[in-house]
Amino acid sequence: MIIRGELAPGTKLNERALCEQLGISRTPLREALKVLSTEGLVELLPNRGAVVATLTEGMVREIFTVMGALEALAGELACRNMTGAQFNEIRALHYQMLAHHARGELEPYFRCNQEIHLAIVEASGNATLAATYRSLNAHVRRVRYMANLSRARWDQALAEHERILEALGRRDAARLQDLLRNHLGAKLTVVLAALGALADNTKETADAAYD
Amino acid sequence: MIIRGELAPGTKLNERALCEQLGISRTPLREALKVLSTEGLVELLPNRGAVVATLTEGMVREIFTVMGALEALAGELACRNMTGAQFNEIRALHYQMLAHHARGELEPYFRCNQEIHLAIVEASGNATLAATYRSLNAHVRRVRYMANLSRARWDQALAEHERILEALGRRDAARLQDLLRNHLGAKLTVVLAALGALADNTKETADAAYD
DNA sequence: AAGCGTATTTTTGTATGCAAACTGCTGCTC
DNA sequence: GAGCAGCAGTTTGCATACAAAAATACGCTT
Repeated sequence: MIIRGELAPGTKLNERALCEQLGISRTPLREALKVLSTEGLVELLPNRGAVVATLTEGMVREIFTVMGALEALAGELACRNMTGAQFNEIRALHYQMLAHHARGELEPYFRCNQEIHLAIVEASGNATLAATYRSLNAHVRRVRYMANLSRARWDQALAEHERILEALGRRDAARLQDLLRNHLGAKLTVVLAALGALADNTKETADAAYD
Repeated sequence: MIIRGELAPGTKLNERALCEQLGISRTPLREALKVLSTEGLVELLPNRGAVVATLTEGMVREIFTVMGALEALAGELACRNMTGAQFNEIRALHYQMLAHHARGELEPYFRCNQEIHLAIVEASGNATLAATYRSLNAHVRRVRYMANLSRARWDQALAEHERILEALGRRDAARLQDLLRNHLGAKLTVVLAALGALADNTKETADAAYD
């Protein structure tokens, strides 16, 4: 619910209310909240309950910086360890993504895009790396999805993916690292813009509440 | 208890027994186990309880690979963002470590060593990076401590730290990354040796049990 | 005697209940 | 009129109790 944006950042989570909504009792809910807090999706204030973690611009920058290093490493390892089947699957996902782009289907495109990045990370053959990447990704997925990118940026992102796939196919680790880093950097710009717009929006609604 | 080695890998964790030992009830214990499982220190088998996660050689290699990338990134960022006070603290820790080495105090040396690496990572100014590093470190800390290094390796490790401190002082990011990577690689070798010895030991005791 | 099915026991998963802590409100004091 | 103390209501934290699942032990069959 947090990732899907149904729970706005900063929302205070009432245990009893959530229990009713989910149809479970407080014990498993509390266990889940503890887990979410270690994953950074909620903040647990002692004796004061849980709130949905807020994503500041600084934190998004931090997370992308770490994810950049992890993707670069994954790219390098994937060039060494990737099986033919894994590469084929990545290529298949790529073409599927192209189809979604051609049809202008934004949400399926995002999902495909995510799967490609995850597939590259998994192709590294390093499960720890994949798990770490996935955990960080969970933090920013919610802003990623709301990134309403322009047509120009969308086309550019696809061009980047084209080059990424090519470097991956040639097992060109150095180039792949470069491409992945630049791609993620561009993504950061888009996400930060979306985050800024979101902040303005909530500010507006907050302002409106005072009218 | 897991990190301190009091609970051997593979040990099945009986909830009721642990509750008595810790003087708490099952609810908070279970919440803790859930958290530990997301951190990878215990494995949670549905309807079959928790076991202390085992550390195979492959997993240690994986973790060190990721930690290497994170330390390299941290070094680069630290060169850019580190404050004078932070560098002074790292230098102070370094000299303290030298003292422990001179006196042959192994355990305080390890602690100091850990603190230096953590301090470098924190000096990056990236809290996400620090948290991620810390989480991975928790996995291997237990084998790190049991690494009974030789005098020769110990001396060499100190020489490496000397060069790391120097590069950090000169804010030489490229060199620092190299040094950190090599340092961690050497550490991996030592840790794997310790892990192998441990595996042999447990195998021995297991064999002995059959006599 | 070995293997399988069933019954018992143990263990996990969830729900509920109670005590401590916090929130916010009323009323009192200055 | 402002500010603080105390109290009611709510919410969290923990302990316990019960139900479902797994492990174990036993007896039965072959």
